[in-house]
Amino acid sequence: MVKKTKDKGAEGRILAAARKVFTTKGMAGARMQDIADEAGINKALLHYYFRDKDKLFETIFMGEAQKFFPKINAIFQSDDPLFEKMEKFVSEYIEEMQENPYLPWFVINEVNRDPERFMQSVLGNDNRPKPAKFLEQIEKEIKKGTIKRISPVHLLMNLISMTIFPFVARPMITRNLRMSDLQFKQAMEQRKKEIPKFIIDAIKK
Amino acid sequence: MVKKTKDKGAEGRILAAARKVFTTKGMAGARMQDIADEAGINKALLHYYFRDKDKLFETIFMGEAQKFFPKINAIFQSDDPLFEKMEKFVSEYIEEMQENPYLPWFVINEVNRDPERFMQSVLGNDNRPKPAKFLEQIEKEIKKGTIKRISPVHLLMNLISMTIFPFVARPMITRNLRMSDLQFKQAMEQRKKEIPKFIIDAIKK
DNA sequence: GTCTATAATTTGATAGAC
DNA sequence: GTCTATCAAATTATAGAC
Repeated sequence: MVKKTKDKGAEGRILAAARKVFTTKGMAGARMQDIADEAGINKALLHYYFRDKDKLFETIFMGEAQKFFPKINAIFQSDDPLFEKMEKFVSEYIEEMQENPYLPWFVINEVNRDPERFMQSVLGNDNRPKPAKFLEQIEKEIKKGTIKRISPVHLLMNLISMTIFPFVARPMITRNLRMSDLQFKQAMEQRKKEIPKFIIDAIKK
Repeated sequence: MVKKTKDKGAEGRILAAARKVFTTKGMAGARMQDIADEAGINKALLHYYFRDKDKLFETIFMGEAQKFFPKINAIFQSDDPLFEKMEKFVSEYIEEMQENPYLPWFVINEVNRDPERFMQSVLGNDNRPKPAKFLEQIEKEIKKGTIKRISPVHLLMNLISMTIFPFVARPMITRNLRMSDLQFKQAMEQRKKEIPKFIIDAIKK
């Protein structure tokens, strides 16, 4: 894709190209030349707009992390009832990943590479997930007797795992289960309802 | 860690060092110099024993993939009852990842990078997971009326996701839930029982 | 702002002594 | 087998013309 999409200016095209390359290959695997080619410009211009590779990466990473975390928080901190909250979490999260399938892989990957920098850049800006309220809500429901006794932390892990993991391991899953891209997409669409149903069946009294 | 652990010969130390570096940084992020330092030898010797970086990587990847996949298969293809099978899967898998926490991240990562090579090197050797029998088993139980109607594929995804995902996203989870390494380890130990219980509650009639 | 040409640095790989 | 020294290739970054 060397064609210049004249819609955007050079800076915009660079950002779009850098996002594509970084999010698919990661920081270590990305090449400045790849980004320049993808944007339809030359390497020098990359350095003109963004000082060096690290600055460019930082810009992209911040943007993607913003998509990944604040969405969780808005749901966790809302005043919705527990089950409604979980439904929203699954549904909105899968929707986001249907549009940006690379998102969880990219963010998790880079966080694994350097958890420290992650804290400063993402957590510092008050975008960190705050699961406390959600965990308390689970405990309340247990005390009210509406759901079975279950460790809130494990329930949270189950919820997040079932929602995100298929997107992280997508190539492995589609290959081993012989699924086409379309079939995968449809399966993920089904999971918006399957996961909440599964959880409700597991914990509701 | 420049110290030469005289236990092994040079080749053994190289393999151990390469394993550590590749599995934590990935192929793209790994440096031959890092591996040499870790092994307490110099770069030239790496090329003496293993022609080039790619050959060395291939050796490591094959070994790790063998740990990751055949284990699943042995369980999937056994004649154990459904619930027993799921319990074994969770338990043995978590046990493996407690010892090699990097394993799922590494394998998934490299498979994502190049799904084609993955097919040849791992799937070719008859080590590919064969979930067919497991999926049929679920359908039989549904027909017998012992478990609720549920899509076998979604049940399988749920099982795998809940088991593996916490290890893939470990740094993110421990940070956001304020867990120490020990607490994480203990939580994973608990999940050997929590996950099967969760699933049984969800699908048993 | 955008380009070409080139420098500087990093990294993988080899030559040759011991 | 193992090392030091060095090369070659890849990759990031800059200089300077337009």
